[in-house]
Amino acid sequence: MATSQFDLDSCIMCITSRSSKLFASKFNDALAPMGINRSAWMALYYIDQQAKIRQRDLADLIGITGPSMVKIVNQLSADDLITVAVSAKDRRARLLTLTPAGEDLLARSIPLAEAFRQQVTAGIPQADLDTLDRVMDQMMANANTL
Amino acid sequence: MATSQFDLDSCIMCITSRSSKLFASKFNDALAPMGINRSAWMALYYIDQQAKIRQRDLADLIGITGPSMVKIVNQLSADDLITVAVSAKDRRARLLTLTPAGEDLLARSIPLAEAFRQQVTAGIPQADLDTLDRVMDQMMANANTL
DNA sequence: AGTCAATAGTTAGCTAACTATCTATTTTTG
DNA sequence: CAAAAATAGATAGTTAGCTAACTATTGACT
Repeated sequence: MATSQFDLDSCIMCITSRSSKLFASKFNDALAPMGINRSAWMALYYIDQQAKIRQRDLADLIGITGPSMVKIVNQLSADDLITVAVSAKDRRARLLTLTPAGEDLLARSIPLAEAFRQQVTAGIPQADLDTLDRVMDQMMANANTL
Repeated sequence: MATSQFDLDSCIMCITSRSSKLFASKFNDALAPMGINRSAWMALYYIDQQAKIRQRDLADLIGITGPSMVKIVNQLSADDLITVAVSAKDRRARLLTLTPAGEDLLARSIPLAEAFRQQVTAGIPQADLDTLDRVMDQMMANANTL
């Protein structure tokens, strides 16, 4: 029949679904030599940006739920890449900090992430990248009102 | 330390990861009244566009793997929304077609999908949406060379 | 001070995708 | 034409995320 007026191929939901799957997969591949995966790497990155970050705040930064964060924190801790300390001010909270091994791993992997970013955005004018950022922000804000 | 020069927040990998999660979730919510989820709906959409589509080609259109497609096809068939027929020309292949019930469900849900699209893109100039499409295509092409 | 609501993190179990591997069939090639 | 390679789909098991429900702790309001 093909009766519909709706164009699914150009729907933002499909575009982001495919691209995020692709980018996540390729970024994982890029990090593979470091023996770490994408979400663990993002955690290291944000803990480096803000030492003694709360587990909850880290989950918010990465954009995953609390329970999803638990597994990642446990693994990073088991691998001695981070330390986990109970906050003195709020004993519910766990404060995360990089170990020297974590700092080292992150430092060695930053060039891989930067190379990934450059390769993916190759040949695209900065103005277009800015437009993309702005439009995505607007669409996410719109979606959040639904 | 915060030593890195790399800005993860503005990395396309993170932006698409968060947005695709959000859009998929909201689109699922939008379809919930129809008793169908996002991937099943996408399958119905493409089968409507092309009757007697092969299962393999449908998976490629949706952007999922063969095994992921199997479950969706089985469920749609069990729900009598599609028929599955062995191809006469290639007995390995399964040809998918909408049943009247499938056509009906799709027709009733198209307005929901169109409303979703309009709400998410509200207030965004068409030129910016075009730029986004073009830039995403280019970045995906770039990523595929990695 | 005592109760009630909110917050941080955990656990258990679910979902929707994935990879690896299998069978059946078709196509290619020596 | 027979053997080998490729393709379509199915099955089994894995993964990374999720929600719901729980404990421990804190803050707010009588």
